[in-house]
Order: sequence, then structure tokens, then C-alpha cells
Amino acid sequence: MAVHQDLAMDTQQCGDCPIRHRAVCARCEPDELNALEQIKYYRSFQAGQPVIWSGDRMDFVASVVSGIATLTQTMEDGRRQMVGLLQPSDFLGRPGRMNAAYDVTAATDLVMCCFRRKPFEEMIRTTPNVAQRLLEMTLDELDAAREWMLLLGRKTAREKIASLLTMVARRDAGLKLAKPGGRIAFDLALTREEMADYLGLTLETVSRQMSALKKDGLIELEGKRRIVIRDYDALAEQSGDDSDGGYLN
Amino acid sequence: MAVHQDLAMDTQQCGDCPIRHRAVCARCEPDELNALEQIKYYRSFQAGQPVIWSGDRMDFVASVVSGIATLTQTMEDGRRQMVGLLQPSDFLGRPGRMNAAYDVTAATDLVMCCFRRKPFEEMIRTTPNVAQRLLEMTLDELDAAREWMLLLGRKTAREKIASLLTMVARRDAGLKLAKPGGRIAFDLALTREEMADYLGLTLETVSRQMSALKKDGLIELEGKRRIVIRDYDALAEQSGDDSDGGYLN
DNA sequence: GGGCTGCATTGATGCAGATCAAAACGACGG
DNA sequence: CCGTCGTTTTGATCTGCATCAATGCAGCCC
Repeated sequence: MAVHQDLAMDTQQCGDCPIRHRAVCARCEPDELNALEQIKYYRSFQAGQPVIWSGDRMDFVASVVSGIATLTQTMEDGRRQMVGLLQPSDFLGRPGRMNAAYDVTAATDLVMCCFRRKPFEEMIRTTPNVAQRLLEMTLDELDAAREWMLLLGRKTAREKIASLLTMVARRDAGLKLAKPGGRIAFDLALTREEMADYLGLTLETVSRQMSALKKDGLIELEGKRRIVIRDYDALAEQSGDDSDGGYLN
Repeated sequence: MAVHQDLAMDTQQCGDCPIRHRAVCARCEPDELNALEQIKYYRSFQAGQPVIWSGDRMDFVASVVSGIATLTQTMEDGRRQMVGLLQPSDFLGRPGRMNAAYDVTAATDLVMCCFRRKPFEEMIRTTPNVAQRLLEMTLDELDAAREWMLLLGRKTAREKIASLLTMVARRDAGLKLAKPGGRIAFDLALTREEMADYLGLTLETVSRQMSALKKDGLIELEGKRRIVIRDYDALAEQSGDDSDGGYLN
């Protein structure tokens, strides 16, 4: 359905782009932005559609413009582990690599700004502002991956759920209200099964723990997607992380 | 003991360095190498000693020259998860960050080539050969972290152990024999407890699974440290990974 | 309105790995 | 040669989460 999606946004000025100041292009000067414009094109995906399969040839790298995409690894027998959740401004693909390393799927309707791989690799070589921004973003991803390793290796099911909810709430609120204390509501793009794949649990355990958090008055569930965190700090205390994430660079 | 270690290697020419062609400096031209020489100094640690604690101010970044260091995260109640195992040529620290994000410990006697942070950050800005090499290394680390996420989230205890042993064997053999098929022997720098922290298990479970692999004739244990893999391919099959890691870039 | 179809919830049971506890095994110093 | 200390192994038991199996619930098509 909705075939028009694939035609939308044929061209757009980088200057107007909603992720202009957070994506790989964040530090680009006008002329550099111009060079990027030459090698970019947009692609849209509907919720649930695959973006690319692990092992497939991949002739582009990309920035998420809007929507959410998931990165997952699958074992031969079908066990799955999500290894990344791409949000607007996040980067997809690896310069220098020809084939996708993970399955990428659109969790919601998704728009990506794709750059042809070869010329983008050339830009990395010649444009420090791109290379340095990409380095910074990759270091952030690495930190996030390591935080998730702690979650996967050592946290209980309840702590995992609380960590996921506070993480999503934080990024969601971080862009709107600066103050995450107290009540926060948001739509969670993931199904129970996707949550399970992200957290290294089964979907039944996820469902049970969500119910438990609800019963304990920490969250409310409105319909399928909407989640209300009654008290952010109270939930954060259940996550097993050092309370108040007050870290400086 | 062995105080002389701290005095060893006061100065060394980068040209003779064992990690010259694999570390952050791999792509440097002679003049760039010279600039690095100006801001570098060596530090040695004995096995078991802390290199730095999470949260501590960290005025350097560094390359591991020889030995093994571990990166671990600790929760308030003492649960620990190793998030990285640094081998020779691996990079420690994050340009732009003032404080250490993880506990770093010398697993064996360790020599590091440290660069003062501020001038190193300046080099990243001005020396594409350093920035690009660091980007490449960081992308490799990110891939490794994500592979470990799959291990932590979805693999069984036996698969975790087999994965660890084959991973260490691969890097160990990769430098010597190109052919990893058949019998391989090596020293594992980690105690059972460190293995457990890396794999998200308890040390008892690690010990039991090692015994089981021995009983099944897949490995031999000689003394405390030495491990012999009877048949690499047979062990790799127990790791749950796609058989034969024949992946290309 | 009735019956799909896809999630989500809830219940009953099983098991892998955690926990608690005790030996066994070097390495090392006196 | 013996005692101590740190590490590893092995055993007995417990438990958190997985597994197996219904049931519930909403959107959607006919």
C-alpha cells in the first residue's frame, strides 16, 4: 500500500533537513554540504519492511532522517539479537565494507538519506569534517553497545525492561523537555518480540515484566503502543544503573 | 616487585615498534610519526594492577604495546561485565573525553604507549592519517562489541566458552600460522572469574563447561593457563556461529 | 456482525545456570 | 616438608527465565 511513499522527497535541500546538525553532515561547510548533495538520494520504507539483509551487497551508506530502524543478528537456528536501534540522525553502514553485516528493518515508517558508497568513501578521505563527525558518532555507538553488553550479561529481566524504557524516554524527552523528572509519555515503536530481541529475553518474559511494572504503579499502558512512565526517577531506580545519569564529557 | 619495569623503555623509536603497522599510527608518514614521538611516553603495569578506574580523570590515550588489558563495567552491587579485551595494537581512551568510562586492568604484564590527550586531540584534527586509522579501529571494535552482544544475549554457556576459546585461538594463530584447522595451543591470560565476567556467567559455570569440553575431547588443559584445542573446527562448531568464518570485506 | 489475523497476556511446568558449600590443587615462603 | 593463600574443581540445591499452551483483544475484511 501507499506506493507514493517511495516517490516522496525526491530532492530536498540539506539546509532544511531536520537532522542537519546531528548527522554525519553536522560539521560540514556549505561547499562540503554541496558535495554531499551530489551523491545523496532518499529512500522510504514502510513499517515492517526490510532495508537490507546481512550479507547483501550494499552500495550505499545512509543517515536515518525520520523513523526507527533495527539492526539484528540471527543465528542459524533462528535465535535473534538486536544489536542496534537506529533513530533519526543515526548512521547506517560502514565505509570500506561491501556487504551488510546485519539485518536492517524499518520498525516504523522510515526515511533515509543515502549516499553512494564509493564517492562517500572518497569524501571521508578528503573531508575531515565528515571523517571526524563519523568518528565521534561511532565512538558514541561503541559506548552504547558496551552499556548494552552490561545489560545483556548481568541485568535481571526487570532491570532490562526498566533500562529500555528509561533509555527511550530519555532520548524522547531529551529533545522536548529538558527535565526528565516525573511523568513522561511516549510511543514505543517496538513490539514485545522486538523488545525481547533487544533485551535478550523471550516475549513472554517481556510481557510479564511489563505487567509487573504496571501492577507496581511504575508505568501505565494505553493501547498497544503508548507508554506512560508515572515517575521517571522511580523507574530509573529499577534499572540497576547508577542513579541520576549525571555524566560529563 | 620488579620495580625496574617502570623504568624500562624510557624512549623507543617508533620505527622499531612491534605494533608500528597495526596501531593508530599505522598509516603515519615519517613526519607524522615524528609528531607522535613528541607527545608519547611509555608506561608499564604488572599483571593484576589497575591502569585506571572508571570516572577518573584521564589525561592520555594509549596503544597497547604488549600484554593484555581488560575493560570492565561494575554495577553498584558488584556485578561486573567485561566489555573489552585489549590486545597489542588496540587503542585505549576516547579523544574528547576527560574521564575514563571503564575500569581498565592489566590482565598480564602490560606495556602501553601513551599520548598526552590534548596534543593527540589536536593531531586528530590536523592529521587525517591518524583520524582515519582511529575510525577504522573504532568500527572494528563496534563490530566486535555487537558480536559479543549476540553472545551475551542468546548463546548458551557451552557456546559462550567455545566462542571465547576460538576467538582467542584465531587471533593468536592468525599472527603465526595462517591455517587454524586442527590442533592449536595457547596461553589464556584470563582467570576463570575474568572469563565469567567476559561471558556473563559465574566462574563455577565456566569451570564446569571447561571440564565438559575436556571430557568431550575437544580441549586439553595443561596446568593453569595453557589450553590445547584438539580440533579447531570441531570446537568452532560448538560456538553457535556460522561455521567457517569466511567473511570478506 | 462474524470470523480472520497479529499481537499481547496469562498460566503451568521444566531446566540451564546461579548460588551455596566444600574439597582439591598448585605455588610460594618459612 | 608443611602451612597458607589464591584459584579451580566438583557437588547439592535453588530459582529466574524459557518453554509449551491457552486465552484475550483489537483492527480489518467480507
